[in-house]
Amino acid sequence: MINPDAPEPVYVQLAEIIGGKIKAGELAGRLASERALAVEYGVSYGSVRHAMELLREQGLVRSVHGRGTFAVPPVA
Amino acid sequence: MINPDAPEPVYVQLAEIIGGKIKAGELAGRLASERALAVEYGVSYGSVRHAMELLREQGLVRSVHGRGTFAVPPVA
DNA sequence: GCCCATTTGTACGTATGTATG
DNA sequence: GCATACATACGTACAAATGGG
Repeated sequence: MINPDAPEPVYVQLAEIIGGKIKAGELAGRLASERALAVEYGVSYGSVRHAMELLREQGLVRSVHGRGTFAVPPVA
Repeated sequence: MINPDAPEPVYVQLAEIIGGKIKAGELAGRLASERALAVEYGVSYGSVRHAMELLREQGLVRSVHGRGTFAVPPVA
């Protein structure tokens, strides 16, 4: 899924994939841990962190220290 | 200047120091390179990158690929 | 109250890519 | 072509918060 050679940075691609799933309702509740996502998508922990930062800015996820990262349910 | 043991993260401290200098007019034009700043303040390249990201969000600096990072002059 | 596992947060260093001059 | 500088990506280590036993 992730293409390191694409013009779009890895962290942007990852944010789009995960963000798309959340918007499509395919992903809800708690996400896999950041390190687990790194393994799952074959990218580094730092890239996952960067992607999550984008998703937080977009209001699609909320991270809680010590608990995890959660998909924000749609308003309605 | 930077205290790694302070409750405030290193990258926040650095952003405050540099941002404060810009606001005070002590810093203008092109900043030292990110790697030079890392050496100057005794922090890692990543921490400088993170601090710069905060300053860009605050509109205090503007980075140009291949040229450098510049203090944004006050509006008036 | 205390340990322990899990998870996010911070910090570090390095390598490679890309744009500018 | 080369040097400089920002951008991306990787991996690692430790700190801090949470929750369960």
